This record gives sequence, structure tokens and C-alpha cells, in this order.
Amino acid sequence: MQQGPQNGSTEIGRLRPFLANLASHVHLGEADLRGIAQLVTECRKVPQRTELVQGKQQSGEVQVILSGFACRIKTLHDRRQITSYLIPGDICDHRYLADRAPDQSVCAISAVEVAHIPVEALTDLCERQPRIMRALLRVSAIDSAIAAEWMVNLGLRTAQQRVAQLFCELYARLRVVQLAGSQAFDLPLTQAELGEALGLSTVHVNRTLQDLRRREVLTFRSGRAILHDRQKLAEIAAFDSHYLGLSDPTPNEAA
Amino acid sequence: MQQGPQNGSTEIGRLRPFLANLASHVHLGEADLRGIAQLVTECRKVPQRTELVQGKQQSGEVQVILSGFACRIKTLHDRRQITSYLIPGDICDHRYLADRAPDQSVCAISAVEVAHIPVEALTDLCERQPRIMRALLRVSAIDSAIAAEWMVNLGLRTAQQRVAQLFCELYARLRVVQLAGSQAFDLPLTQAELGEALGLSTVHVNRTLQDLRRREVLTFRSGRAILHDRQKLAEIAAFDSHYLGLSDPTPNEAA
DNA sequence: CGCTAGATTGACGACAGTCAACATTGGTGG
DNA sequence: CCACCAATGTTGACTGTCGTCAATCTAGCG
Repeated sequence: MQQGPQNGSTEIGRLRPFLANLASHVHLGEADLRGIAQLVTECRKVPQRTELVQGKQQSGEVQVILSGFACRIKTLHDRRQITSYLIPGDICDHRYLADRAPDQSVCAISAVEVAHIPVEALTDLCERQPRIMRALLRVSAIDSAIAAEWMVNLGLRTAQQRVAQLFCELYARLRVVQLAGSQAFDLPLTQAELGEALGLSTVHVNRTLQDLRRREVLTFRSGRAILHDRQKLAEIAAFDSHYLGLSDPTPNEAA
Repeated sequence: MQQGPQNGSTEIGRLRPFLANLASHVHLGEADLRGIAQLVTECRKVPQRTELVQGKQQSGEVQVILSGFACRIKTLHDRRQITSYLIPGDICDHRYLADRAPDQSVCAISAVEVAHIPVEALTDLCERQPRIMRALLRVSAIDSAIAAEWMVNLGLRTAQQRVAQLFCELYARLRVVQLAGSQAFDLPLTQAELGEALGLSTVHVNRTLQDLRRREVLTFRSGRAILHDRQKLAEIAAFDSHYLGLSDPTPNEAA
């Protein structure tokens, strides 16, 4: 069933977040999953705070996060804007779809495991299995939808609402890959890194978090988020999960 | 050479902005252009301030802007965030790539002409002509890159810089479709609409524009922008056109 | 035990929002 | 041709959210 130490069903285990992510959009069979798993040429561990993908560089590979957290970053002068958080199951960048490199870099926030998949092999597979193609395009579309929601965040929400929105989003996304409990999840971010995503200063993030904590809505401490009152949190954020394209709330397959 | 009153080479003329847009990323031959033009089933005129695409609705067609300006919009409570401006040659939304509707609506800013292309026909063409597929994916990738740049705008630029950035971007994009002169272009936006894109209040947009005018960098008045000092404007914005993926500065074909 | 990264606090200032009045423009109809 | 109207642009006064700076606290770690 496998072709070497790197391929086959053992890979399915490691790739689970990615497969779960894809399967949450388009139904994929055993064969599809195995097909994808076999494309993985390399799994590597990357230490905290390392660049996974460089800004203007071209590579023939797609990188998929298997464990840990990363983010896409754009830099202006010497300040950074985090344009998205990448969680297990996410594709580092979708530039592989178009053969040109946009100007974002991807940076590991925690220690991260990534799988490499050669673009060509993936393209071939997509041609044979349109369902897989569709799943990948869906993932990419949702990526854009998240970007749009973040613009709303930056453009018209207050600090409170921004923080609340982000935690609602991350909760929903982490649920998909089974990395969130019913009201808590691990999130190895510093307050500074939250600020870089939310367009807020570290100090203000701190105060906002304190306020939410005091009101017993959300506690975020030492890398762990506890959503005491998801209802209220969603209210504050005016959160509508629609944009995440989660049709089925909790896929149980392969759990 | 044509198959009816709606198809064939006459369409090439009207579709020129779209074709120029595609061709600026991937080289396309006469045959490709004709192939695309023949897919157009309908061209309609849409009055100012009309919704072109509704939020959560699915349609089997791609809509392309032929003339006029539009924008994508997300709404929070009763305030709007413009997530992108659409200019002639742009595709209203890329949801056709994934078979699921994100939650943005598209709204005509000025009177607009749009061409409709059935998704299926386009998909078929893409399969026969991978170059066209690649061009479409490139366009979609640049769309994402613009979104990321707007996040930088909202997240870490000041009002001045935001305005400057936006005008730099629009200038560059309008150049591609031959809608900008050497230092001026038409832009039928109100200051309020600028504010909705930039995350600024109308009043503040007004003051910022005044300041840029006073400093003889940029004049924006009654729907026309004049870039008196593009150099300085780009400096203020810290503008780097790289993200727009413009390899060749001024394509002259079919001009 | 001291070091460092991260979190927290306080004081202060500034950029941008809000409100409300007023001016200008362009379009419409008498 | 002018009067009127609505939409857009402009201005001033005031407010508030949030940024900056800098000091202090805390916890993990060698």
C-alpha cells in the first residue's frame, strides 16, 4: 500500500489536518486521500520564528502546515502586518496556482511541521481527479474570503470587536481540524503578534484582552484561549461564520 | 469569423480591457482572444449604484467589467467596507473558481457595462487552452495580493499614506487597460466611497485630500485624479508596484 | 539567581471620528 | 433663465480611541 518510507498510509496520519481541511469542503474518498498523501516528498520540522517561504521567491513546491502555527506577513518600513494566520491543514501560499510569486513571506510562529508537495505532481493529480482540484480551489477561495473579513476587521471594527472576531474565527477554523475543545484551544501567539494581525499596538491588545477577561468572555493566557462565553463573544464581534464556508459543522470522518 | 450578432470579432473590441488584463500576465494569441470573446452570452448596461452580484447567491456566470467602475462590499451593521475596486477588465468575483459563494456583494459605482460568460463554457475552454487557465489563475492571485496590500493599508498606514497608496495602485491598474493618461485619470468616486475603502471617515478623507492638493502632489476633484508628482506620491505611500504583478510596464498590443 | 521575553501599568499625546453647520455643484422643472 | 433641490464637498469645535514611551512586574530557563 505504500511505496517507501515516506509514502503511503503512514502519511495519511500526519496529513490528517490537511485532508480534513480539504474534505470539509468537498467529499473525498479513501483513494483520493491516499493519492494526495503519496505526493508528499518531504516532511520537515521548522523552528519557531523561521521563515518558511520567502517574499519574492519561486519554488516548485506547495507547503502544507501539519502542526504548529504560522502566519503570512507583509512588511512596511520596519513594521509588520500579519495578513493571515496559518493553522494545521493550511497551505502556506496559493501562489502555486498561478506561476508567479506574490510578495508575502510566511513565518513560523511556533515550531512547525510542514509537508512538501511538488506542484507538478499535484497538478497532474488534479487533472485526473477534478474533485481534488475543486477542493483546492475552495480552500483558496476561503482564503480570500478570510482576507475580506480581515479588511472589515481593520476597517470598521473597534479593538474589542477585532479581538473578539479573531478568536471566533480561529475557534471555528481549529474546530475543523480537531484542534479546539468545546470552549478552549491552544494558540501560541504573543500579544504583540495579535496586534500585528489586528492593526493594534501591543499595549492596546493587552488592555483589550484584560477587559474581555474581566467581563468573563474570553481569557487568553500563556498560549491558551478559553472562550467562557462564546455567545457573547460572537455578539461583540458580530461574527457570522458564513465566510468560512463551513457547511457541515463537525466532520467526524477519520477522527 | 463570428457566429451571431453577439459573438465574434466585434466582441473583441468591447472585451478589450479584459483581454488586455489577461494578456498582461500570460501571452495570448489571436485565437485565444477570439475563443474568449465567443463565450460572451450577454452584455448589459447597469445603472449607477446597482448591485451586480448579490452576497450569498450562486450564479452560473462570470461577470466581467467592460466599462465603468464597481466595487466589492462587505457590510457590518449598517456600515460598509469596500474590499476592492473593480475597473474595466476585472472579474467581479472569483467564486466561479470554487463552486461556492462567498459573502461579498458587488456594486456598480458608476454606470457599468458587464459581459456575462457561462462558467461551464469557460471551464471547457480552460481545459483546452491551459494558457487561459493560467491567465485566469494569475488574475485571481493578483486579486489576493491586492487584498493583502489593502490590509497593510488599513493596518499600518496613516490616512495620508493610505490615500497615496490607493491612487498609486489605481493609476498602475488603469494604465494596464489604457485608462490612465501619463499623469491623470478619471475616477468616478465620491470622497465617502474612498473612505469606505480606506477605513477613514468622509471628513478625514476630505482633509487628507486637501492636504495632498495643497502640497501639489495629488488633486482629486469631480471624478478626476491628477497626479502632479507621482514620485512624491509613491514616496508618501511607500508604494511598491510589485504586488500587482506587472512584469511589462506598458503593453502596446491592440492599442 | 540573574537573565530575558513577554505581560502589565500609567501618563501623555495625536490621529482620526463625530456632529453639525455651511458651501458648492449639478440637475430639474417652472 | 432662474429657482430650487439633492448630493457632495468643506469647515470648525470637540471628543475619544488608540499609539507611544517608559517603567515595572512575571515567569520560564540556563
